[in-house]
Amino acid sequence: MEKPTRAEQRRRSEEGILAAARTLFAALGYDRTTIRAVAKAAGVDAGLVMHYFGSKDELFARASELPVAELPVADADEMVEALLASLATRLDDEPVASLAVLRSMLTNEDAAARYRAAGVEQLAQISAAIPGEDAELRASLLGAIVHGVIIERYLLRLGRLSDASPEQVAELLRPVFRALAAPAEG
Amino acid sequence: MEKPTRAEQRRRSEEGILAAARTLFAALGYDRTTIRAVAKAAGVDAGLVMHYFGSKDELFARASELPVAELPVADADEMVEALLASLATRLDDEPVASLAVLRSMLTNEDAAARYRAAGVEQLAQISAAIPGEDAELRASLLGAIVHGVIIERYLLRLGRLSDASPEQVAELLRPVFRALAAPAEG
DNA sequence: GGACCCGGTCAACGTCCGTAGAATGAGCCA
DNA sequence: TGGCTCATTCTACGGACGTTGACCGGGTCC
Repeated sequence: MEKPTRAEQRRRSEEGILAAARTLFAALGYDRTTIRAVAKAAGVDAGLVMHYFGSKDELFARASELPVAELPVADADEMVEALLASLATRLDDEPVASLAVLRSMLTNEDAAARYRAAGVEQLAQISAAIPGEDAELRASLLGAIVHGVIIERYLLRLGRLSDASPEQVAELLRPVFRALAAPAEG
Repeated sequence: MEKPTRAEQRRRSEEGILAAARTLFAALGYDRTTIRAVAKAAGVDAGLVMHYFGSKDELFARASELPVAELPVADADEMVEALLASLATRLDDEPVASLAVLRSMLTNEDAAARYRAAGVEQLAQISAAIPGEDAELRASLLGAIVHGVIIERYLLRLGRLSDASPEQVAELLRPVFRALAAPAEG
């Protein structure tokens, strides 16, 4: 048993708290997740969470930081493929971080605002890659579909989407995305 | 000023409470909506809400009863049109009831269960109308898209979807829905 | 080795919640 | 009119929450 240095110990505690927070925020959403529950799950005292993160809001902010996936800005076809690949990844890859934000933003205005900031950027990338004057609206629809699929699969769990393979879903969505990425006829 | 009969007064109070509850549940979700706030919005005492509805859960159940939209079971094309019409209606028609459920079901397990019960029925209608062996999965995707669009428009409010006309959205989604309602090639 | 720093705990606060139950007072029926 | 019913209010309880500040004890540095 080597004893960890103090700084190391602190890092471990912070990490543990963040991991517990992510899990709970994803499972319960912002409101139902309590600092006390996070602390218990991380095996520390609730006061420590406050000590490190200052407030519940701050903790949520830190726990739900997610890297903005960079979509290669290219032509419509490549963008569709990139979007499908990104969706497939999010569908089987550990979706905890996405879920924490998605679930919370629907009831917490701060979460919504933070997500919106990241979302508009990605939306701009998408709409830049597709032609047509209503490109922005069609990009929004693409985003809405991605969100809808994730929400349906993990949060609502209504139909077969919950146990379909990501590849199968991507396969079915390819013509859909292509239809939206193509300019309107006429 | 004629004075209302006692039964009439009661009916008005219940109605007012339910209306206030619907509005607040839609705006805030289940957790952030308090019985006290509902009572204040309805201009009555919190105790009265309990007296009439028994519990917050019961109140939510009553406030979020929504009629199951009957989709005419027909061929794929008609189903697509019915789905588009239903979506357009939900997009500009008062979306309060839908939002109360959608927003709450993501954090409240009871709401989720109740919605699921209604949802599987509708999903079955959809998948019955479209051919192919993966009809159920494609029906799920159709449902996911509908939810995604509503959530994006009213809850996330990310992109252009918030101010697009329901007709325009329906127009853009028609080829999408058709692509999903058609059987997979091969 | 002694002073300091800091990770961590503990107990407490003020608030707000869902809920219960007693009290009030006006409408209804004999 | 008198008694009953019932819509409505008031007050209070117990619990959970976010947050605070005092406190403890072992690393860390001179």
